[in-house]
Amino acid sequence: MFAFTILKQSRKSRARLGVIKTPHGEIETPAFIPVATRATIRTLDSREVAEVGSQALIANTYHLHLAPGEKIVQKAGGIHGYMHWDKPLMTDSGGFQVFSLGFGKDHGIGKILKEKQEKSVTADAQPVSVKITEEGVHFRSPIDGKQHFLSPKISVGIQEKLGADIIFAFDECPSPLSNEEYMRISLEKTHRWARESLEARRSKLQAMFGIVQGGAFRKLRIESAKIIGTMEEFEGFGFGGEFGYNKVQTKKGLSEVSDVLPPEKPRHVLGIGHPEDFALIAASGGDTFDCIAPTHYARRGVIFTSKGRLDLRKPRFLNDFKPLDPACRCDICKNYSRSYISNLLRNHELTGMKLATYHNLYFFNHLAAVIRKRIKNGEL
RNA sequence: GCGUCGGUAGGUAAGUGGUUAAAACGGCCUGGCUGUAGACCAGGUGCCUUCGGGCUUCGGGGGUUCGAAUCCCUCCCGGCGCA
Repeated sequence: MFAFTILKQSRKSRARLGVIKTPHGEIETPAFIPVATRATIRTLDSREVAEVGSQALIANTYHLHLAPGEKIVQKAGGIHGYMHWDKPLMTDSGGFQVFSLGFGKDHGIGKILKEKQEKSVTADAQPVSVKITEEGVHFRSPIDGKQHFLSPKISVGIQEKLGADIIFAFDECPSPLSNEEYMRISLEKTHRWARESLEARRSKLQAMFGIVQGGAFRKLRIESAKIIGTMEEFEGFGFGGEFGYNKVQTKKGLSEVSDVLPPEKPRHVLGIGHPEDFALIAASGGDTFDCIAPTHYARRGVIFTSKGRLDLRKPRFLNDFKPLDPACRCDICKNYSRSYISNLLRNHELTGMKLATYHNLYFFNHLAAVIRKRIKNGEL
């Protein structure tokens, strides 16, 4: 069954060292959770994903519903059996796709803005390819135009068939461009959907996390944390949406939510986690967090190292025979040069993407281990 | 040697008498990417510029025409066919 144990609460910050127990093993926290949207870390097989130190993965309800469909995954023994991964798994509810395929696509933005921008999504606005109603969300696939509907009940039903250890309530991830009125209305919906998600649950074998929203509107976010935090059936919580357009605001926003939520339950920060965010997330009370950065960037030739990013597409790396990160102990850094991997990537060789993904994931997982050590040592 | 098809940006090429030559793809360059719209996206890519614009280019040369990358002649180069 599910349990969360706090081994040590930092006296310096909100950081805590912990262990999440699931039917598929334990997660030492704070932990980085790689994103396996379609039940795969692209370019790696499950053995390699474990090799680089991944403790758990997060897959996606929307994508697996579209293909191959939850029934097929269920027949294969759930995501665990289907992808041959025997460690803990989470599934995101599809709430992020409400944004990414909706306003995110329409406005060509991600959920985190770089600069403060004028709020341009007003209360009555609807995205082009997504229709958000009180009951749920109608998606229109940009690929074949097919309609797909997700509601709390449907999302939870799918997630139960997919069989992850931790599932998420269906929410609306609002655009960072939403004005306050939009956000208020969206929040009410997300809160109601949180209750409906709990009601839709037919088994407690899987833990369910409720998602706090509110965007960069401090009062709304704190209010959301209060409401979601008092829904006792949630075994943990997700921090959704954006927290502001810079690191200071993000840290403040995360901390304020942590302070409201019940301290004994785990907190997952959804979709934030560049290397420079790790300490900030932990210090703000985050226990787990996922981010596409290591895998997504790897395929585009961007390598994360202890000294920052390298863009291996740049031709200067063809004459650089050092390892990706001289301080890294992963198999890639032991055996291959920047030049080699750069040349593979520049020529679109799949192996280049694979080696980059392997290293990046190792680097992210290792960085989380360093964070745990720092909490243990009383440094964070 | 004869015949034939071709020669346009660093590549593959579209354009076959009349807007401003250069579509499209690829290459290259520069950016971007945080609960994955993907192995993606955006911009740039003849020269000069005082950022107003100016100049040069369709293998070379000549011609026809008001006007030629486009038609004609000739030379050069390449593919293919026949000797």
